[in-house]
Amino acid sequence: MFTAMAVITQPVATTRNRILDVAERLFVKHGYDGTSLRMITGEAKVNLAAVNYHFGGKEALMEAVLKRRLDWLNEERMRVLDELEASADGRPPRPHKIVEAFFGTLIGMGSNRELGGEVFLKLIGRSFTSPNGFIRALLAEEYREVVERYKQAFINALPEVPRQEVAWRFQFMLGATAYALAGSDFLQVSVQFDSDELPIEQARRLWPRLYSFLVGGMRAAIPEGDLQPLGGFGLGLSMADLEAADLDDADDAAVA
Amino acid sequence: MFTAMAVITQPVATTRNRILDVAERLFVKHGYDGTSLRMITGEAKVNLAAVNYHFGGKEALMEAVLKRRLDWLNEERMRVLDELEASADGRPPRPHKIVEAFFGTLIGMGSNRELGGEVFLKLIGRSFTSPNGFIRALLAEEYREVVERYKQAFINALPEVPRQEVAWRFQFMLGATAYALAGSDFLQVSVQFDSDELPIEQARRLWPRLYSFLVGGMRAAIPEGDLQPLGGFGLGLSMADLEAADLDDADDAAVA
DNA sequence: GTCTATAGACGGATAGAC
DNA sequence: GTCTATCCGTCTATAGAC
Repeated sequence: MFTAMAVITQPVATTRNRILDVAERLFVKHGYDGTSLRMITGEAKVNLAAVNYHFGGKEALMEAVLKRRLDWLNEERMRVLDELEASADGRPPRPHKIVEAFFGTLIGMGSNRELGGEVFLKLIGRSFTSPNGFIRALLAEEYREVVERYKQAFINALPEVPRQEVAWRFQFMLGATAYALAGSDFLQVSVQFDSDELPIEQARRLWPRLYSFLVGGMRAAIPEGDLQPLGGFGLGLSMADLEAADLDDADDAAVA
Repeated sequence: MFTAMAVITQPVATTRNRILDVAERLFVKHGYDGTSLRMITGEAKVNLAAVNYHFGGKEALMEAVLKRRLDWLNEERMRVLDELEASADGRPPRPHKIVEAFFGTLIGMGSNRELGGEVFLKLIGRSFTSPNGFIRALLAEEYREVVERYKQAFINALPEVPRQEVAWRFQFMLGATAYALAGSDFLQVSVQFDSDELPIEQARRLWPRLYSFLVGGMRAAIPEGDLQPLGGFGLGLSMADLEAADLDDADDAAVA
């Protein structure tokens, strides 16, 4: 179905690459601020000064860690959408195929060590909400083109959904995905990845469920404009707000 | 419809409370690791030693910041679900009402200064994926009861959805919500909160859209078991490579 | 490219006066 | 409860030998 696959270059275990690999893992485990260069160089068995020699500093190292994966990911996403649109001769691709192209490409990386595997998935899942401005700025820049293109594809595929709503839903899809990847533990009483389970098995369990949730959300009924959260806006301040909070049913979501 | 509202106590500007307020804001802005006690006590105009006197240390301060809001939130969620179930005399409440009870209660806090407003929403949105184990452990403990109860409510409300799938979807809903609240900037080309806009106006724009997305995802078609991401599991790799896939280190998080 | 050594700033925590 | 002063560890970054 999809023919050409972007070439994956076999990495060499140079000092530079060893630093990148260890940094990626430790940035996930302890966060950017919680990881020192000494932790990285110690575990990678390279000299402390090597980070500054090869990358120029800690921030530049983080940039290199992220770009190594994101350049590949977003080029692949562009390529997959190209193929999807080419194979549909003129008609817009179906929404669930676009979801698959954008998020499936990411999840697929989780099963592949050369592409960062589940370590990278956790890193990207957490980076969007990093308190460090330079990380968010880098992601904004790296994602700008591909998000704009996919957003347009969704708009074409969902003529009945207002443009603005598509953008919101894209954001919600990204959030649901990022959190699933970032791997919060607190729900794991029920949704538990067996820690001895291979990453490929984890992806196999996650992907169909996430996919169906995203497609369901993307196709949901258009929201009413004046729906209020429980207790109203300004919770606890006015009883008048409470009266309006009780709205009724949306219809059932479509299935395909 | 909903009668009693939990009482909101007017906070006094004691040293202790000033520390909590400033710490909440700075932990959001710079993250836990990126915020020093000197930054907090400086801005709160209290002595550096006051944090250790009143809370015992930095970690204990973070715990106090989170508990101040979460105790109220999760008690309110319990109360709202009580009322919802009482008003349905015997039948399970409809799924969208449960979504409203759980997530609407949270969003409502964003419009209320006394409850932390949008600052707390950002804090909680980011805390679930904190690299600091003690923060995730605290959240797991604070959410355990209320998540268990709401999960059961969803299971009762959605007899056609297998129990296990309900847990996954709960996790996805939490993710979509947390990210929307954490306020990643990178999609803001299209989904933009005017920074001069009042928090209450931001909530008014977010909530109906998030609500409809969550309900749509919750009611989606049941996923197929063998769906594969684009490129399959093990994107671009041979089977031999896949079998070599490795496991990551044991997590240092203590989950009760 | 790799290494040692160190500069120079900042971190959390605490002892003890008031 | 509040304050000053300080301990002691860690941080990033760099100078300079090899």
